[in-house]
Amino acid sequence: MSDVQDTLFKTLADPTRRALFERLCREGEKTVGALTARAGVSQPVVSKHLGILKQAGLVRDRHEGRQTHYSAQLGALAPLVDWTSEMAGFWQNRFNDLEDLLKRMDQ
Amino acid sequence: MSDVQDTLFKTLADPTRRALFERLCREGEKTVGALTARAGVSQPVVSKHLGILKQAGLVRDRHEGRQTHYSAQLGALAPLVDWTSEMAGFWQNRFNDLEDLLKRMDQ
DNA sequence: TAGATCAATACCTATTCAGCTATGGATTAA
DNA sequence: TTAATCCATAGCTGAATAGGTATTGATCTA
Repeated sequence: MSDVQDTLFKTLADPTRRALFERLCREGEKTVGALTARAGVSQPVVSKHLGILKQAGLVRDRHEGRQTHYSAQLGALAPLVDWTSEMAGFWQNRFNDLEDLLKRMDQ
Repeated sequence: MSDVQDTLFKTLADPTRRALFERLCREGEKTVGALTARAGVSQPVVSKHLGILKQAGLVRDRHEGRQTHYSAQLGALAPLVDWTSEMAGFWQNRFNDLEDLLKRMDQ
């Protein structure tokens, strides 16, 4: 139900948007122009995706004259890591429960 | 560019579908009927989502008489964990590079 | 065998959204 | 000041898809 994870998954589900985020992670801060150059889509599309990434907390922007620099905010991925850990945890618990059951049955 | 991650993100981006997967992680194997009872959507919709989850490798099905049992396949989350680790790795490397730079500047 | 139940498929509809072009606002350069 | 550049916004269109109902196939039960 957590809206945070919903936003993260939805935001990262788009390949173009995920590619932009990946580039910012790999190469660090970039201007919209630099990102557009290799994005394969038009500048307005890049701006729109960056806006969505920003709303999700995955990037931050810094204005410098007429250009805007974007950079990745890796901390925003935490809820995603938490979610996968939680799922793995449930799995593990059920496995432990099964082990306990088998142990009791063994006695 | 990896198509695997694309499939995973897209599959888990839908709240209804993610909720189904979460329930299978929490509560273990369930029939379609049991899942439908609390899914908030119709049975055909549940079946469709389960089909998509299956195609993504996130669940497996087991037929028993006229009912189908679904269970979570947690291993399928691995590429997602890998991806986040990779992003965190790039971040870390850039941080190290910065440290190195500052160190060199300091001399 | 006839009826009932379970799950999947077919088909349709409405909504969402990624992409485009055109444009505006703001800054820099000539 | 005028022209050019950078980015964001507005408006539009087409494609993808989540949801519904109707139906079929398969299995169990009376």
